[in-house]
Amino acid sequence: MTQGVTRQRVLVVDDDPTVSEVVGRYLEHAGFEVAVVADGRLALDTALADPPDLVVLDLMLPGLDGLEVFRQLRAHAPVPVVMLTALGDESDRLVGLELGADDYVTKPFSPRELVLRVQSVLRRSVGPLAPTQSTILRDADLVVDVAAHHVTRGGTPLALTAREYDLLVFLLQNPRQAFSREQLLKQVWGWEYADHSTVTVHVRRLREKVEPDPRDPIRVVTVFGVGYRYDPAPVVVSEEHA
Amino acid sequence: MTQGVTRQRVLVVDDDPTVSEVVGRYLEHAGFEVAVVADGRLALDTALADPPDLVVLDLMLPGLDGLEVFRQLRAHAPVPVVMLTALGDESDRLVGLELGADDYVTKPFSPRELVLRVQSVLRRSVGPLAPTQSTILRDADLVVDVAAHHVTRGGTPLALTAREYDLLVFLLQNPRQAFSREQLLKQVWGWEYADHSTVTVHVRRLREKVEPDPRDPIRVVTVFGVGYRYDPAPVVVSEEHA
DNA sequence: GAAGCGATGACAGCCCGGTGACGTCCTCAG
DNA sequence: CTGAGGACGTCACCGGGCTGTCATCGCTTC
Repeated sequence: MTQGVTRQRVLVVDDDPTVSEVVGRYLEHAGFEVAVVADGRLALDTALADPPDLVVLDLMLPGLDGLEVFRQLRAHAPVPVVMLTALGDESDRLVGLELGADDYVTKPFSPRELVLRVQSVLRRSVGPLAPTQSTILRDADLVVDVAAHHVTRGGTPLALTAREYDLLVFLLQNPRQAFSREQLLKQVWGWEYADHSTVTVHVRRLREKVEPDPRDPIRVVTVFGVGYRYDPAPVVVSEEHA
Repeated sequence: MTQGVTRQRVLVVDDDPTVSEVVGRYLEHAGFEVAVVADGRLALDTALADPPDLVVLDLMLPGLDGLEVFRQLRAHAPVPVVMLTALGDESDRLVGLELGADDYVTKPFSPRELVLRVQSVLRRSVGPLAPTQSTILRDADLVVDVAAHHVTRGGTPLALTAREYDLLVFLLQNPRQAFSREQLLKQVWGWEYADHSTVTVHVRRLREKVEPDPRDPIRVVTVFGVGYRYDPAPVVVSEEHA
């Protein structure tokens, strides 16, 4: 299906020709480039010489033990592994998972299921560090992960209370705009009329955690006679350091 | 029970009135709109005339064979199917999975388990959060084998109850995201409205088994004023030992 | 320099989450 | 069929931190 880009390569390690033939056919049909080896030693050589994108590994191998193959494989390359185990062989399976196998299939298995597992593992390993990036607000060293409700400054977590967090997020989402206390009460607190000092105090507490120097705020700035405004750090043009 | 969104609809196909009545009751209690038919032909007509969100299909049917019903169903609409199979009937099960069934439950089964499977399949297929349906979830020394319903921590098995397990799996599938108690009740319990303390207590019990120090949780973290969040262990950037 | 506005420190009420315990339902063994 | 054990949901209670308010002080602005 996805031509143009090089197809993903799968190494199948199994000594039973019947199994490897069927599995290979299914995987190829699913668009993978498949190599098959029947021996543990050979599997290691092949995989280390030119690491595939994923290894399907039978744990019951002649000669070199499947678990040992797995161990050495992982010691040299972080290649995803799907194990094939006998139905009753719980111990091997557990050891494999503990060692970091990504999935397993018990024999007898349906080839289709194996393909699904392989695809699932590959899909997963592509971007574990790429969650939803749209939920991140950022200003200089200040990072707000909206989905996680988590704030860090210079990498270290900030313990903001719920209100402080709401206030910060609102201001970050509307930078460079001055808001009156009434507006903030309305937008952040959802109140129609209330004591203005509430806002004042919360701004102070927020500053204590967010400002480099709370006595001289540069982010949450006071607009005298009006209210408050968030000033993002100026974008540094990297060339001009003369 | 009057929510803005229409409830999800499940069609139960089983010729045994005892089974369908119990199953129907449980599903309704879980917030589904349930229709029951006892006959394969009728099931097809009903499902094709007005496709439900999911079909619970007994493979042992009088008249039209369950597998045949499944085949024709899938030929016309991509509706998720959970199969009911006899315990020993491995061949049917395999064929069903081969054809693309989403899950199966073997008789005799607990209605509760069936409901969980149904919710799981629906969550997987249409859920706002599309969890990667991997069978292995992992965070540091914590390994969850979803297929086997088996959890280990540092290699030793953990005795989690069903709810604890569901909760853990959901959180693991959606790490770094804060969920309110309402959301968790909806996603994990399948309830629309219920006592929030239910979540609180289950979180506590889960922590006792999953946290290194339950008094100071580092995995299932409380987000004050919001809810809970799963924090995976920080990814250790392995040094490229070239 | 005066007036007004914002910053500060302190405090009391209260909301929220944690805890222990209990009753019910389900499951399973005998 | 029955009794024991466990899982689950609910509740009352507690402790702590969050929150809103106020009086006072300091600073901005004209």
